[in-house]
Amino acid sequence: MKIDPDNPADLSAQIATAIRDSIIEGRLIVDERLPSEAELSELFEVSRPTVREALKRLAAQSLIRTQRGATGGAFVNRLSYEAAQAQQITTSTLLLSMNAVSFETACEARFTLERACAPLSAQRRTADHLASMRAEIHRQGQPGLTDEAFCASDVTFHRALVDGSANPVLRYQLAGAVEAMQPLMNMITFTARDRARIIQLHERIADALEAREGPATAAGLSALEAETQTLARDVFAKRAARG
Amino acid sequence: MKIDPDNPADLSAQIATAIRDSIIEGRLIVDERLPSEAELSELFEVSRPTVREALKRLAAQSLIRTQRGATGGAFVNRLSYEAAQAQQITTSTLLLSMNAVSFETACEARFTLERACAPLSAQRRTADHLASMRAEIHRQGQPGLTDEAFCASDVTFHRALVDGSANPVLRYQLAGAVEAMQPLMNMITFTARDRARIIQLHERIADALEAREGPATAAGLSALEAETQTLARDVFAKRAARG
DNA sequence: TGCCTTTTTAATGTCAGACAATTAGATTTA
DNA sequence: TAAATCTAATTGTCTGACATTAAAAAGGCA
Repeated sequence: MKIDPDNPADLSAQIATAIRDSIIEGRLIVDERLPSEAELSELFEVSRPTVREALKRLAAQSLIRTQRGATGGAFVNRLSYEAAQAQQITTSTLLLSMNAVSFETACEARFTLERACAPLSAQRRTADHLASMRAEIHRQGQPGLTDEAFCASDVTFHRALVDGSANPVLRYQLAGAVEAMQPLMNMITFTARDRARIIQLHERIADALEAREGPATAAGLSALEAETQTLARDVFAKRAARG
Repeated sequence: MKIDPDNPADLSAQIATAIRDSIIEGRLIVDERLPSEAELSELFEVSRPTVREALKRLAAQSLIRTQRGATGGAFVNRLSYEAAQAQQITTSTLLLSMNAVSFETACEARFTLERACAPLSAQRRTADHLASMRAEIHRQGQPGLTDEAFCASDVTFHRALVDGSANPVLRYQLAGAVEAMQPLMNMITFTARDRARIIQLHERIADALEAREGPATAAGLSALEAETQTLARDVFAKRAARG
């Protein structure tokens, strides 16, 4: 493997980088066992706690997993779609919540990406996808639903739409865009009339998908985007007016 | 903050999760200083090395930064677009390289997402974006260019297209899709004729953007996708035939 | 007083050595 | 042969110490 220049900073970060590079460049392959912590500390000429800090950094990125016991150790992880998606969602959520991204920008990005799925989903969606969407639409119409539950159902609806594209890479990429909007959506209070309009648009989208009409699906999404943007503008304007 | 049940596994992971949740849910805000390692070890009733492992996990996700010195400590990081993008690219690259994702699937996802940018880019692209794209097209035509350099230029071209949409969230989301394809593209050898066809399509896309025609841009991307898929199929078929 | 230098101090970074917990494999025993 | 036990390797955690860093406090001097 690699060595470390002794001069600058953060040995554990350097070691983590060296190992990460080995994984990315294929010198360490999936399920291969790394040397034990004791061996690594000899190899890099640092103490075991330092090596451990480096390994924890890699574990935080799901690059390795560790097992205890006689044949244990650190193993190169196969990055699963689930793990990648979870990371993607966390990163996107934090990015949106900590960077004062305008609702408008985030919303535009989300719907732009979803529209991209429309043709594929119209072509490939199964009956299951459609059933999920219809079920969520029904839930959204039930009285007594909290705003948060309404938003959560909205996310599920849109994830079903994305899943319909039957492309796992696309699905992974869009998970962040769809999920990260939820905290922003939760800042909005939906009147009964607002919900009715949204549900109507959801039905329009589901109908288009049922008919396997990509352009109509995209048009429905555009209408929903316009509706959402108007809603958000009103809410924020009122809030600003009240002080 | 939170506490840990003593039973299960990996104290440092539990502590990292507790702190991460505090950040995500807003109990810790940007630039706020966390308690010192000594204080955290008292708070969670663990030793300092364990606390440190937890902090390194968070640092690996750019959630915190640490400073040495008298007023030093761990501070909640503002997740920048750059940092988020870098993570996104690393994750996407690993996902594609370790999961035997078919070229076809990855390519479809990438072009689907890029087509989504087409209308926005056609509307908002500046002269700078167009100039970057023209410059890359010119570079791609130069003789003696290695396949790797050709692919790198291709990535730059497409990033300029995405940047033209002038939506930082979209840009961040697509960085992974565009960059992560590069290792897969590098597996292809491009004949002079292949390159000529790709350059021609790049010109078609740039022309469409110059004329601010969204649909034409999308059509150009679709043609490029078809070309790329055909190329890859041929290369892999030949490789399979040779054994 | 006001500015420069030195000292103090609080924090992270690193180390060494130890013990606990876990688990696979080897050994022993019924 | 099969079950129970022992052994060894490895990660997880703790204690205590020292090194390094950087800001604030203290001191000295014009």
